[in-house]
Amino acid sequence: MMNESMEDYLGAIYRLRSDRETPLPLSQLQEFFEFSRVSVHEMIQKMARQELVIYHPYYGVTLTDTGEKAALALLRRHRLWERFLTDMLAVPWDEAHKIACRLEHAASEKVTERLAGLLGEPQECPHGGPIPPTESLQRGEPLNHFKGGAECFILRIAPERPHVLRRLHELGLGPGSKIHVINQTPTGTQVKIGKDHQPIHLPMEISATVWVDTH
Amino acid sequence: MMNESMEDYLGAIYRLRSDRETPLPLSQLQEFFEFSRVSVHEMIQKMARQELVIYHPYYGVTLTDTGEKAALALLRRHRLWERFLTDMLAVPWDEAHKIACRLEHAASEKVTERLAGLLGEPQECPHGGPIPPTESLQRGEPLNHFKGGAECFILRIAPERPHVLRRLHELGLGPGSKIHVINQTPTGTQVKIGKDHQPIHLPMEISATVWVDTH
DNA sequence: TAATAATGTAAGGTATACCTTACATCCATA
DNA sequence: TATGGATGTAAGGTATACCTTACATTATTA
Repeated sequence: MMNESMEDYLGAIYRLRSDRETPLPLSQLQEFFEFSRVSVHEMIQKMARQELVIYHPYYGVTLTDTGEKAALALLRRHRLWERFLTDMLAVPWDEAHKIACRLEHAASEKVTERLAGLLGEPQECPHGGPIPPTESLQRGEPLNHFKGGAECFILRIAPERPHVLRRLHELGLGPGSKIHVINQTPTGTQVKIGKDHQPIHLPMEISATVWVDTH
Repeated sequence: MMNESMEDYLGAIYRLRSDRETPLPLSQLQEFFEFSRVSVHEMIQKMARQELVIYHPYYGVTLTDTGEKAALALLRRHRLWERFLTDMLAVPWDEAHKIACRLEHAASEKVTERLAGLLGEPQECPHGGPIPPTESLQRGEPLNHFKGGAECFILRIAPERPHVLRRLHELGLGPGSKIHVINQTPTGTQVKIGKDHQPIHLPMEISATVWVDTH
């Protein structure tokens, strides 16, 4: 009924959507997976038939209750494995994500819960993302929406894409990093970071995936 | 180049073969996987083309050096995950095997070695099988070949099949268990176990997969 | 409102890994 | 040495998940 491909779609839909109600355009999934429009469309139809998603043609997909539950369980597994990899095996946080993408498909409910116990029921993954079932308590907003004040802190990086992670790593940015926001531009966000006085332009691609808050 | 199916075949060939030289008949693989003759044949041809195995028509397959190396790496991953599951997550040893079958495909060399470190470089899996690269130091022989004396001890169970594990579990047998061998029969082995005075007949299927030694 | 861009979908193709049926070949042994 | 059982293999089929090309429909905007 449910296989790895479908789980990957579920996870992507959950992470890429802006909120619970607004449908996620298929074009976003297409870009995320780098699959063709046709392939994404086929898979979404299939998932709609299985009542994991509701498909609104020309608008996008939303998760059904079943779909959301499955996505949350998946995300929990994913983030617990990330914690295991970083905390117990000292794998760098940007690598842990990729490995967890494979492990998340290969662990039963029981194993997952025992893993959570072993790790001391952690509340956050190494990227700062909440570990479900507490996703609803989510704080912050994407950096490209931040209008609050000049200063904010990175809460988490989502969704995690290899080149975004690499770039953030180069910039020395991660959960907890302080960012001084100068202004929003149509192509991204002007910021100052660390001890640099030179402003840096973070392209939308990055700016939209870094979740920040004022504290 | 190498995917999960092929890894499963490599693992099966490594575990089912009696020794390094004697080819493993394809019928054994067919029976193990419960695949059709044609499917097994196709896959073996493919693996032969990739020089993972040498195929001797009408006799069977042997692993090439490359194939054996890959099989050993796989077995190491498998058994380390088993140890992790039993030692750190308290998963019963007969369940651990099944879960490890999925995890073994999803761990890089690096993660595997860190896992080995975390577990304290264990030398044996929970079933008593040596964790490669020390497989060469393998002791014992299958119970159905045991002619030594009346008494022997279970070293390990190999290859692990669900119903064999279940049956052994029912009998209270595992690595270290003492077995009193009465005699070998064409269909299996007559034994006495535990405090029972009544002899029990272990069918060949089980008798051939339990490795024993006198100490 | 007409043109353009985005999205949907039909048709047909690829690769993987399985299947069945049918027939060919080899090996052991009676 | 003839034969039956085991093994090989050709032909064609299924399902999954991807692909491209081509054309249809809808939404946006100029």
